[in-house]
Amino acid sequence: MRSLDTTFWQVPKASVKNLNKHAALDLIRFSPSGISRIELSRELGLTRAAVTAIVGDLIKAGLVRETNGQSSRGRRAIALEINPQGGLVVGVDIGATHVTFVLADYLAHVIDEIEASLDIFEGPQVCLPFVDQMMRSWLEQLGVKLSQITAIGVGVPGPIVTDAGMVSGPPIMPGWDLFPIREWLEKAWGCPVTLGNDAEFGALGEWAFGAGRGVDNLVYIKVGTGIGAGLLIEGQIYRGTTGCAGEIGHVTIEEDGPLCTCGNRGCLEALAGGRAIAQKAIRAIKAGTRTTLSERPSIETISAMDVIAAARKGDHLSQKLVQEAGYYLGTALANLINLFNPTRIVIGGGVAQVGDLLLEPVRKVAKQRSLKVASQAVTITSAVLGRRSSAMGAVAQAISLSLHQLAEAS
Amino acid sequence: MRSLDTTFWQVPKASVKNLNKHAALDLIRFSPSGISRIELSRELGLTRAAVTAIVGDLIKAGLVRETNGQSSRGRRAIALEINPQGGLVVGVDIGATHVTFVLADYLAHVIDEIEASLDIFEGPQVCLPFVDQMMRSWLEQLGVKLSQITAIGVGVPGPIVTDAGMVSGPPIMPGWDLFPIREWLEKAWGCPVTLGNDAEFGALGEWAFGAGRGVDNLVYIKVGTGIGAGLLIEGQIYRGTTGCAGEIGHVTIEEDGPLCTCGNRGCLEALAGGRAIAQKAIRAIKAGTRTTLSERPSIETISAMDVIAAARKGDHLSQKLVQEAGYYLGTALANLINLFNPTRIVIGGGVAQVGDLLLEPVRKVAKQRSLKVASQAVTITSAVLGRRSSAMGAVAQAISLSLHQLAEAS
DNA sequence: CGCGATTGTTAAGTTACTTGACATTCTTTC
DNA sequence: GAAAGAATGTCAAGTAACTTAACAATCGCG
Repeated sequence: MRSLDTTFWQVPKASVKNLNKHAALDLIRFSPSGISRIELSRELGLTRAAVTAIVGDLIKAGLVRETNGQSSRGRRAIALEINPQGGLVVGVDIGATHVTFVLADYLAHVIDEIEASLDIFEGPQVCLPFVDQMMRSWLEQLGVKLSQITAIGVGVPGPIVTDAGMVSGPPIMPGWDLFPIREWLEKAWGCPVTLGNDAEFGALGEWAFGAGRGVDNLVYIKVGTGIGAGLLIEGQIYRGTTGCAGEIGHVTIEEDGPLCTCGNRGCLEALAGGRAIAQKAIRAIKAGTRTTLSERPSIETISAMDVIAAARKGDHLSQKLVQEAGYYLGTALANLINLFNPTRIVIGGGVAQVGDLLLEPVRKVAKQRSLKVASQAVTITSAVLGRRSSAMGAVAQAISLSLHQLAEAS
Repeated sequence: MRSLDTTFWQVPKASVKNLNKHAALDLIRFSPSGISRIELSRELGLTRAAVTAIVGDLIKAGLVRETNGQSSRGRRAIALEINPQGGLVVGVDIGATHVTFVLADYLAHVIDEIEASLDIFEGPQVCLPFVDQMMRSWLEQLGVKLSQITAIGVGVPGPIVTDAGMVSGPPIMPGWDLFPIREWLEKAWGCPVTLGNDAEFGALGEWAFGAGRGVDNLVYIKVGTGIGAGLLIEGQIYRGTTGCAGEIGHVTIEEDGPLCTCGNRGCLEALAGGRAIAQKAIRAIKAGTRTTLSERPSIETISAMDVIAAARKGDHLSQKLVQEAGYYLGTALANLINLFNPTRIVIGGGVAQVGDLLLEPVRKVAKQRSLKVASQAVTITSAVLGRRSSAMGAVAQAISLSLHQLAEAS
C-alpha cells in the first residue's frame, strides 16, 4: 500500500510525442562527462531498445555524438555528448551600465567574449542599435557570420513578459516599458532570440555550469547596482504571474529607511545595492571619516567597485560598508529562505566579488533569522562564473532553444 | 520565426504512458459544470477519436459518467463528470487546537462533517488514537464502513517530508518530529493516507473549490493561532527542499520585536497571530483600557476568537488590534508579492473571519510596499470555504489519489 | 581460451495515438 | 416538414513510439 502523494497531472505544453527525445537530449546536455545509453534508459525509465532508437535519431540529426566511455566489468559503455559542431550561439547580458557578449558552441564552450559600457537609461532606440552594431563588428572580427548563429539569448534587468518578448514596468529601465525588444532583435539578427531577466539567466547559468549544478531549488542573487533574484525550480525558471518574481531588491527591510528609486522607503536595494554602498562611502568621506578612498581625485565619482577594491586591500571604512550590506542582505535572505526553502543560494554580481567579506555576515544573519529546518537545508555560496553568470545563462537558454527546435524537426 | 522560449523538458515522474488519461481525468474533475469530449480534445491537443477511446476507458472503469450537455448549433454535446458513486473519501484537518473531519464523494460533495477540540501539544501517541477513535465512531454513526473509504487526506500544521509521510522540525508540534504519521494512520485505517501541511491543503482547497479556482499562482494564508502560507504553482503544491516553503509566520517584521515561539524576535506570528492578538488584548485590559472584553468572567482566558467577536460587534480596542494585525500581515505580504508574484492571495483561518476589518489594512499596506507590476497583478480576498479550506484541500488530495490510482489500473 | 557480466542492437508485437470516413443529433431554412 | 448545414461522437485502418525477447559485441578474469 504505497501512497502516491502526487498532486495533479499537468497537461504538457509541448507535444507529448517527442517528450522522451527532449528529455534524453537534456540528460545528455547536463552530464558533464557524457552519459551512456544504459544510464539514459535508467533515468528515463525506458528500455535499452527504446533509447537506442531515440539516440539514433539524435545522432542522425547531428545533435549528438559518441565519445570514449568508461570501462567497467563488461562491455565498455559508449559515452554520448552534444555535438559541438552543430552550430554556434551567443549570450548577451545587458546590465544597467555594461553589456557582455559570449560566443559559445553547443557544448557551451566559450569561444570568445567581450564587454562594453552602455547606459540603459538611454532607452531601447539608442541601446539596441548599439548592441546590434557591437555584435556585428565583434563577429566580423572573429570571422564568424551571423548566419552561423542558430540562437541568441539576451538578458535584461527587468521583469519579462515571455510571450511578448518585452519588459513590463521595469524599475530601472525607463523608456523600455513594453518596447518589443525580442521582435526588434530577431528582425536585426535574423535568428531566434530568447529574452530573459538577468537574474533569471544568472540562476540558469550557475545551475547549468556553475555553483548550483543540477540543484533542485536554486536562488541566484545578483548584487550589482541594484539587487535582483532569479528563482529556479527543478531547472525551470519561475517568473510568477507578470514576470517579476524574485524582485528581492524592493523588499522592505527598514520601515523608515532611505528612499529607493522605486518610490518606497527602506528597500534592500537602497540599503545594500551598489549605488547605496557608493553613496554611503561618499557621505562618510564628506563627514571626515579616514579612508584610503579619499586619496582619489574626485570623491563624487567613487563607485561601488572602488569601495569593493578598497575593502579587499584592507580599507576599514570600505570593509565596514560591505559588511553592513551583508547584514541587510542576510536579513532579506532569511525571509526568502523561510518562504522559498531553497537548496542553494548563489550570490553573484559585481559587489559579490569581494567574496567572504560579504558572505560571512550574510550567512550568519540568514541562518540566525530563519527557521532551523529551512536554514539547515540551504548552502549560501558565491557565483563560480563570476561576472559571466548571466551571459552563460543566456547561452544555456539559446542552446536549449536551438537543440530542441532541431530535435523537434528530426 | 516563432520563438519557443521554453526552458528545459522534464523527465516526467509518473509513467508517460497514461499521461493523457490522467490529464483528461483532471480536466473533467475541475470543470464544475461538466466538459464534453470535444472540449477535452481541444484542451489536450488530441483528436476526437483519441478522446473517445480515453473517455471510454474511464467510463468502463466507473470513474466518469455522462450527463446532460449544453445545446449549441449542431448535435448536443454530452457532458462528462466524475462518477460520484465510485467511492468515498475523508479529509482531516488537524490544527493546533481543533480537528475537523469532512466526508465527501468523488465529486467533492460534502456528505457530513464534524469538529472536535484537540491539543496538538499532547503528541502523536495521544492525538492519533484520539483521531482514529473519532473517525470510527463518526463513520459508524453515519452508517459508513471504513472499507468504503478509498483514501484519506490528513493536514497537519508542520513542514512535511512527503516521501516519508512525517513532519520534520515543526515549530508548533513538539513530539511529532519524525513520527511516522502516515504509516500509523494507514495501518489503523487500512487505506491510503496522504499527509499534507494544513496551509498547503488550504491553498489546494481554495484552488479546487473556492476563491482561487484554477488560478495560476495561488498563495493561501492561514491566520489562526499561528500564521502559515501554502503556495500553489499551476495547481502543484510547492513544498521547497525540506517541505517548509511558505513559512511566512516566521518572517522577521520588527528587528527587536516580541519574542516568538521559534526563538527569534519580531516574527510575523508573534505580532499578528491569534495568540499575539489575544495576549495584546489581555495586556491592554490589565493596563486599564476600556473595552467590552473586560466584562468577561476571566480575563486570562480571553482568546483570539473572543477578540474577533468583539471587533465585529464594534468594540474599539478589538478593532484596533485586528487592524494592527492587518498592518503587519500586509507588510509581510508585500515582501511575498515581490518575491513570488502571485495571481491571487486568499486569506483564511480563524482570525480571517472578521473579513474586511482585517483585509482593508492588509490590502492597503501590501499594495503600498510592493512593486507596482506585482501589486497590480494580485487580488487579495478572503477564503470562500471558511474554516473548511484545509479539510477540503485534504478531500481534493484524497480524491486525486483515488481517481488516479484507479485510472492507472484500468 | 572460455565464461560471466554488461552494453548495445534487432525484429516482432503492443499501445496510444492520427487520419479520414461515417453516423448521430441538433438548429436553421426553404 | 423535409432538406441543408453544423457540430459532436464513433469506427476502421494506419503509424509512431514504445516493450519484449532474443541475439551480438566487448570487456575482465580465471
